[in-house]
Amino acid sequence: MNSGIRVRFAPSPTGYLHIGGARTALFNWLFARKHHGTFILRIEDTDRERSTPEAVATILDGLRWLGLDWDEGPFYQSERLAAHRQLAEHLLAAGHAYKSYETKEELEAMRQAAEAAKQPFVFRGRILSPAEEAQLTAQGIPYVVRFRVPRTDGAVTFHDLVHGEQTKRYADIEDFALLRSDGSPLYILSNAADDIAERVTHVIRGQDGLANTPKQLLIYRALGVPEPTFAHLPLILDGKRAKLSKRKHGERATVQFYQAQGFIPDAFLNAIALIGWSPGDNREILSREDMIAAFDFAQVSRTNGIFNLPPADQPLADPRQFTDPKALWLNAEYLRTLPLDRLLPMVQAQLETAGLWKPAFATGDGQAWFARTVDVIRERFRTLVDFTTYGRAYFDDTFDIDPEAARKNLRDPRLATWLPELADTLEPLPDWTAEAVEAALRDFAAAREVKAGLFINAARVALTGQSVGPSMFEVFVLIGRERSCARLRATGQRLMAEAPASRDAAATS
RNA sequence: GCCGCUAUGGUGUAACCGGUUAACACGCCGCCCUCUCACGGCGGAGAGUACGGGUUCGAGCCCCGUUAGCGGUACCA
Repeated sequence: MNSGIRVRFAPSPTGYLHIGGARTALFNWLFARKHHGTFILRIEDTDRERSTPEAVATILDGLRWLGLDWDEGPFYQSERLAAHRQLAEHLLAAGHAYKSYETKEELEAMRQAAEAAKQPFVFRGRILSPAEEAQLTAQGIPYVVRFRVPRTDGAVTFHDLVHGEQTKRYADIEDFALLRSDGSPLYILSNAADDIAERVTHVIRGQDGLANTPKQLLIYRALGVPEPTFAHLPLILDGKRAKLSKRKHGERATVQFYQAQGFIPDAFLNAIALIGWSPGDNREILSREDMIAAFDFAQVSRTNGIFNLPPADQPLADPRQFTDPKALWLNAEYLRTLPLDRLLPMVQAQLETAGLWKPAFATGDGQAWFARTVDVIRERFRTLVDFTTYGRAYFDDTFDIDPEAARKNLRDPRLATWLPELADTLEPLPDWTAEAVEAALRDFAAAREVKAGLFINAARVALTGQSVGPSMFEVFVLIGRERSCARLRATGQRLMAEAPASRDAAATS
């Protein structure tokens, strides 16, 4: 049952999908889904220099990753220029527009004069007779087609779903250009024309479009076509309340960055949904279905929202704090709570990208092992990429020992001989279970009159390269008998190889 | 220059469209759990609402001014 509601997301292809754009797409999508409407994708690609196929593909890929499926489109604005010009001709013929022959220099001089007089500059061009127009055109004087704002007292009034009632007097609206002197249409016209062609019922866009809405409504009314309802969304700014941009913030302002960094799409949507909207009941974790059910313009804020990025010009104090803290927390929440059968394919894709995936993880016992391992280690991770970095040791033999971890837990010189001995003790265990390994390790420690913690923490570094992780006896099981013992021996040998140099140095001094 | 919007704990937001304990989450602190680090459980600190006026019995919420931020104002999109 289609409600007749039609909304659209209409990005310009700039080379990346902006976080703010993704948020606008999301609110359009939520509104369409909540009200059983139609979500239209339109690419506003009239800036032909910037609108490369790669730039378009980036937007489409970003929307697909987010799972924001469109029902119609993508439509390309550049394919409709003739229709836009036709609309302008229609407005000309009906007297709602005129040819304006003023030059840019003349306009600039007027603007500066008004500024000097501290007056607003509201351009009103001379409206010529057809004979005058013909004469100037015959002389080859270029002209712009401008909308003829009514000269009467009056105002454009409309109700914005977020900002409420808006009024702008005709006297405060300049005669704005519809067509450039080369005949190409301007954004104001193209944007409205496509909304009309697509029979858009609700224009849901960023707040930067609010001030231009009275002009667009004048076009609708001059054409005598149905007007959409407007909802203007708060912008997304950085922690210093400056605009988010790739130029200023780098990749962190782009949706692709979060995909590459191992964000879960639902978590990312949840994070950006809460920028400028709240469900009304203090909930922070919302599934798509939750958001669809709860979405309401009454809870969309007029306040510009903040996506808190670390300063771009300084190295990160903590590499794990690479973006908005709340977004990171949400992604970690999703990692911990997502049903395993949804998480496993995501981890597999990440391991494949990192070159760590092995077919054995997908067959027989390996499948069960893979699921178990992911389930145990996910609790300490914030992104999917963490499985390939902090969790690398579980999936591959090539992993780095964290220098800090080694400094902290491999200091005792006796470990050089004890770790291989521990391997000798564990390797013949009849059963390789957490309980069996624990019992054997504690006996091993007791026999040497040291605390078990010494071996537990050393083994953690030897087996995983990290000083932190799941319970160590579970780790022994996950890494397996063969790999555990090999890594204990390798670490012992490494310590042995390092120790003689230290003693020689001590003897010299 | 002119017009519009915004300003609430360290961070992000909320607060019956004025009612008399300013809420939630993250982060922070303490305890429990604990082989490490997490997760989880229990508890705690922290804003009196940018600044200055006004209206009102009563204002975070209404009005005025200031400061700051954002947006619009182009033959930009």
